[in-house]
Amino acid sequence: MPELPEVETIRRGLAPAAEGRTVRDVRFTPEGERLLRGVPPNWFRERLRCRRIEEVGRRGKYLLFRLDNSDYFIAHLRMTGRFEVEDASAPESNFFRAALLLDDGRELRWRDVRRFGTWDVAPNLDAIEAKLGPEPLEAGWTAATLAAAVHGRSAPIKAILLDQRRVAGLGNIYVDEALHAARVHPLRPGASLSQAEVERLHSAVRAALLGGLENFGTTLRDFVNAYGMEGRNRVMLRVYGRAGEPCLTCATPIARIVVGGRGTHLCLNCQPVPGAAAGRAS
DNA sequence: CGTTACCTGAAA
DNA sequence: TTTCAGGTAACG
Repeated sequence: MPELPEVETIRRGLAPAAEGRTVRDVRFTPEGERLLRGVPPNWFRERLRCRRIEEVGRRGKYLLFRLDNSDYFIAHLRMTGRFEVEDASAPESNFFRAALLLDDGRELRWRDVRRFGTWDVAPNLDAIEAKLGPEPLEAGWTAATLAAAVHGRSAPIKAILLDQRRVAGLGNIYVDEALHAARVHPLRPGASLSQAEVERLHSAVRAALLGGLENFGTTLRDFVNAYGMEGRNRVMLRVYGRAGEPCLTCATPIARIVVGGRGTHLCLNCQPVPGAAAGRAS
């Protein structure tokens, strides 16, 4: 479900409701305990109970709640996770799995149809940092950073962009959109991209993410923000989910292929197939 | 490096 | 009935 713009949209909604609040308790439904991946619910509960939430942050697609003892509560929504602020007296919706009870009578409620999401508590962010590359919207992520990430790689450029260790926060939608905007075929080997293509792709990735943020995320089926509101970036999508519809640039029908096991949307005219690509970095 | 599993519901 | 889903980890 959520990629960087969606997770950041949720973070922006959660922060004002959560920062400065103290966690009174944590509760789980029986299925909700699976969030913890084997960690005993009581252990987890004691790590959070009576802790004040100092700051709600984000790294890649992780939500990071810094606590007043400097521990972090770390959540990942995976495919269908939701995090919403609700009054404790509000009825629980379908697929409710767990909640943090706050000291103002509100709750941070977690819903997750497919139950892939994860919750964790850790004394620092070392484990998170170890599996994440740079933040693509920070100034440190430049065309040179991207050039280094593709250097010598035979993997498809789409797989490289989806690899969170190369760059953090991209997912299937924004990668397809960025590759189309940059006119790069998703199956192009990383090392085959020219300098100009790397520069276009770098700009396109940032533009796609910034656009998603401006529109409060992309809702295809599940995504809502911390208050249940859908994002409105879907109408901006130029390839994702548009298979068979005309390319908005050249009217060629948008194609759907599979890359790395993921549905992939592209324009075969705007994004020439690998064999026909010009430019080669050896 | 590519493929599969993890889950469940919605849509085709 | 079958296919598909915005993510990741664990396979071979």
